[in-house]
Order: sequence, then C-alpha cells, then structure tokens
Amino acid sequence: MLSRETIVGATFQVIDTAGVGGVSMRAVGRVLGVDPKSLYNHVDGKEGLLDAVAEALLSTLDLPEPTGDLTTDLRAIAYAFRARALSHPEAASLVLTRQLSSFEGLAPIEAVLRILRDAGFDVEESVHLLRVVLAALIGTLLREVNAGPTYGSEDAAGIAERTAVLEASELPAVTAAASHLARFDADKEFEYAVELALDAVVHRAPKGQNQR
Amino acid sequence: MLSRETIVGATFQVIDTAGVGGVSMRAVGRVLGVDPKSLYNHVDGKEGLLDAVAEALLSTLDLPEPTGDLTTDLRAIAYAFRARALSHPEAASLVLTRQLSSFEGLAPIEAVLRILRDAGFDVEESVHLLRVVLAALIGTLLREVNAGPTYGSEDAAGIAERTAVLEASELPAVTAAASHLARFDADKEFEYAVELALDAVVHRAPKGQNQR
DNA sequence: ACCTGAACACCGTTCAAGT
DNA sequence: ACCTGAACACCGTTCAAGT
Repeated sequence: MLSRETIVGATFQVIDTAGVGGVSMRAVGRVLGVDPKSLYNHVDGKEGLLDAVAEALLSTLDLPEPTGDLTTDLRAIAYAFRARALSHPEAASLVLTRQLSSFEGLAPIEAVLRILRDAGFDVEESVHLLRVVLAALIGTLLREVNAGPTYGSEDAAGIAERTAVLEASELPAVTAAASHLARFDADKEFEYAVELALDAVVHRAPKGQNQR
Repeated sequence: MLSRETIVGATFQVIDTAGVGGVSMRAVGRVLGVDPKSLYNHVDGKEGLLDAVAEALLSTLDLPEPTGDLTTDLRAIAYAFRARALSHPEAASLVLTRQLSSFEGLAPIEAVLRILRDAGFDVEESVHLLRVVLAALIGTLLREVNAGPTYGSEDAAGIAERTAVLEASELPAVTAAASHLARFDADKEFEYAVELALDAVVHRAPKGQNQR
C-alpha cells in the first residue's frame, strides 16, 4: 500500500541520485513500482509533493537547547538549519525557496522569536530581525548549494582558471581581488555570514540584557 | 531572421504573461512564429536561454555615480539592483538564482569592491563583505518576489486569516507576534535589510576613512 | 549560415472504470 | 478507499536534409 511517507521517501531517493530536476511523478512512481497516477491519491500533484519533501526536511530539524545567551543560541540554530539543509544537498533549494505555511516551519520561528524576546527586543523589531537574518542565511546557503562541490577550495586548476577569467575582465577592482573571488570555502563563508549577522543583532540589542 | 536578441525579447514576453514556469522552447518559438528547434541556432538550449535572460536583465542595471560616501554608495547600488530585479518580477528569480559567469555580472561586483576598497577595507574582507551583503540582498528579494503582491500590506482579509492561522499554532512567541508575522511590507522590509547590512559594514570599517 | 521534418524519449493530470 | 487504462496536451533535443 502506498502512503505519503513512502512517496516522500522515494522522492528523496530520486533527488539524491538525479537532483530536484530529476523529480517527476513518473520517476517517483518507477521507484515504487507503481503507476504515477496513483501518487495523486496521497499528494497534491507535483508541487504538493515537493512541498511535502521540504516539510519533511524541516520537520527533522532538532532545535538546540537554549542557554540564555543571545548569540550562542542564535548561532546554534543557524548551524542546525544549515546541517539540515545540507543533509540532502540536492534538496536544499526546496527548503530555501518554497513558501512553507505548514506547522513544521513554525517551530524554528518560535525558537528564534523567543530568543529575541528574552534578549529584550520588542515584537516588531524581533520580526524584522528574524526576517533579515533568515534571508541572509538563505541567500548564503543558496549560494553554497548552487556553487556545488566543484567550487571547493581544493581544486587548484579550477581556481587558476577562474582567476584567469576574472583578470581577463580588466576591471581593476575585480582583477585585484581575482584570487579571492575565485576561491570559495563554504564553511568559512557561512561562519563569516553568521558572525556578521550576530554582530548586527547584538548591535541593536537593548542595553542591560543578557546578551553579554 | 532570428537573433539572440529577438529570442530573449520573446522570452520576456512569455515570462511576463506566464511566469518563468511558462517558458518553453515551444512557447518562445510560438511567439516568434518559428519552429522551436530554430532557437538552437542562437541559444544554448533552454538553460542557455534562461541564462541569457538573466544576463539581459543585469546588463541594463545602471550603476549610480559614486559620491565617495560608503553607505550612500552601497545603498544606491542595492536599490538599483532591486529596481532592476523587480522590473520583471516574474523573471527576478532568474537573476537571483543563477550562477552567472558572464561579463555582465561583473560590473556591479567591480562597483561594490571599489567602494569597499576606497573605504579602506583590505581585499580579502571586501570579498567576504560583498558576498554576505549580496546574499542578504538576494535572500530578501527572493522572499519579496515569492511572497508576491498577495502578501501586500493592504489586503485586510488576508492578514486576518493569516493571523488566525498563526495563532492556531499555539506557539506562544509566534502567537504574540502573529499580527506582525501576517503582515509584509516589501518596501519597508527591504529598507530594514539594507540599513542593517550597512550598519554591519560600517561597524567593520577601518577607522579614519571616508565612511562618515 | 540558418531553418525544419522526422523522430525519440520524455512530461503532468483528469476522469471514468475497476477492485 | 485506493489503483489504473485510456487519453490529452504538453515537453527538450538530435540529426540529417534542405535552402
């Protein structure tokens, strides 16, 4: 018997081997040895299936226990989110890109709002901060998964080639920065982004609270 | 006679009426009254066509004249970028999402690096800042175009409905912030994001420079 | 240099009929 | 309640043949 769960599982299988672009009702049906049309009994078309995949990914995000320290707690959530998104790199763009309205997506939001509230932010500013920080996180992760492992810091030949291309532009600032632009260390970039975002949050925190 | 230019133009037509999802070689061919296979003489398949569209959008970004003031100049670029991305809202996700390697994409990068360099940042930090700020910008705009006009601040009924859904979650911090979470004013969110990012940049700027 | 006919191997989805 | 046959209206792309 078919079920929503097994269908989502089969979709992960397709995504892991053929990418999100490889997902089709027919491909998923093939994995399950079932007619693609049967899927419609459990899932709301292809869009609904992809939403279900994104939700499955988010729902297993385990939120770290809060310590009471603003930056420690926000940082922990950011890293947990990244770990989850990268657990199926090919599926990451789904979580990052879909407008999720399900309950699944609300737990992390609750966690972040609670931390900000405890740090003394008022509700309105908390929502703004939540949105900017999340956008920065998503933008950073999106670049990371788009760049792919090809863009790693290892591949010396690739770096040399990209440096050459950048220098060929003859734009002075680009040329001067070429060797840095050609390199991309995902871990370091993420760390830099998170620390910058945390700085910005702390910088706006009301005084006399527990953030330091 | 067909040309790359007319093909890209026809694709914009398709995108503006049917969204990115409506783009197909056949649909573009139909607009031009031409066999879809003919497109392959001017464009590298569908992927290449979408790249060309994104590049066309970026290439008409006109960069504001620098004034020499760090925040003024970065802010001007951010707003110019947004205006361009939103000029064809349905096409925005292409510019925001594609890994562009063309010359077109380098001009804005040159501009930003030059501003950061003039503010006294060293090359390595400039590249980091460029990447974080761009990621934040992209994340913010992606949300904006995904949310769509539906999520405007006008629609009182929609806001009420979303507030109710959020409150139904019974998560305390989400409930407390429900009325703010249900609202989304794209202009204000963008402004907040930009000012936060600029604060973060200024905060890291070497002293004794021209940023103030 | 450019266009297209023939051809191939794909898609998502509805709906009525079966169990 | 679930599965599927028949059917429809789509896709992207290659390659050889035409002008």
